[in-house]
Amino acid sequence: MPDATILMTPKARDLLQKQERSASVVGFEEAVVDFFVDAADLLGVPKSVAVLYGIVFASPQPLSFADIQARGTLSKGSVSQGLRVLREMGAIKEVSAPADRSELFTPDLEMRRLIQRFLEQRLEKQLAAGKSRLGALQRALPNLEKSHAETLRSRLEQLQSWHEKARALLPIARTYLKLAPG
Amino acid sequence: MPDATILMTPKARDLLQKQERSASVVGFEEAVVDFFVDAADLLGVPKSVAVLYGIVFASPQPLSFADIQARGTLSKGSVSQGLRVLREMGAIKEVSAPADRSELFTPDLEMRRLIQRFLEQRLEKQLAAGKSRLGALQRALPNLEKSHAETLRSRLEQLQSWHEKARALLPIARTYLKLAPG
DNA sequence: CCCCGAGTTCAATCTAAATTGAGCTAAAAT
DNA sequence: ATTTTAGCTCAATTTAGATTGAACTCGGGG
Repeated sequence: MPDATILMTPKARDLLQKQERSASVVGFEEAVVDFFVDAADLLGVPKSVAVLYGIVFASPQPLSFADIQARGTLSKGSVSQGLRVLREMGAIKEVSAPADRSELFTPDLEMRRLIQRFLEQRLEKQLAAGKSRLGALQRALPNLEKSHAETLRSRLEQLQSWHEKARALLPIARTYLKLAPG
Repeated sequence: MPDATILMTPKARDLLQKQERSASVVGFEEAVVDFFVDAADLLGVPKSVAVLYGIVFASPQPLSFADIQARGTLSKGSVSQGLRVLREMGAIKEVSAPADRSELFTPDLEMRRLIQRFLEQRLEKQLAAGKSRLGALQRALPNLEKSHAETLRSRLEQLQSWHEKARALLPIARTYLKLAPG
């Protein structure tokens, strides 16, 4: 490795790497990161994960662990955990390294599947929980005095109706996602 | 008011009130509260608000501020703030008090409108923010070197495509909500 | 006019979750 | 075999946000 950077501390190398990226590239990356941070916030995904995904998404080349850490935005721990989460979700994939170097990550652009999996994980679990709660309510109802039972029965029905609507929405969304390009 | 409770401290009255509710009524309420707490958690709504709504929803009669506070689950501050939030959302409404007593609250069962408003507030804001972010990205693109621009352009397009899909989903959901009873 | 209690406000506190980084592990380099 | 380093783990810290409750406001009753 007859390379001047070998004499530098890792920190110095990182800084160099950072400065080498042109202002426009950095600016673009920042904008992408902001976009994903916003979206993550809506979906309840931790910010660090969104930042990480933004960095990978904004890079034309696959990035290594070190590359990402060199951005200086995230701690080693966050990078490690975040990459794991993203891999497990299928949001990024590792492209086999050209030579000896460590694994490189690039976004998995099958976003359709990604989003689908995400929705299903969250909603499906939620709907299952809701269903059992409604069951409990159903069972609690007969024990109430007559005067109360009537109003409450109708409210419970309302809850059930909404629950069903929500459940019906999942397949619709699924179908919808299959249409149109992307 | 030739009523024994008039001689009690407010605290004592509250406790009495609490004990008077039968076990089955309390149990029903708890189950309803749990249901809404679960749902709120998915939607990112504070737990105290969900509890509050659950209490109101589970009561066959409209409840006063004091009634709710008497449940002992929430502090005065939380009740006050929570009721305001729920009123602003249109999740509960005040029924005009029969005589001199303070205002009474009951769930506003026009859930369709409620849910619609909720979705639109969150998603609409999100989509607007996303749109401007995408604009920024679009503008940042031309400044990148040719070698990078191609890949990134296509990724950006992908982002835009998803953004459009999300936007298209809103009206679909709206239409869907109009159908079916509830 | 002053007092009392219902309800509001908001600074202080608590809570849950995210984030960090020191130390560990395992594998590559010498 | 030993050193070096990349990456993982998890206890400790930080942070963001929810919750509390003491001090206040305001309207009605005496």
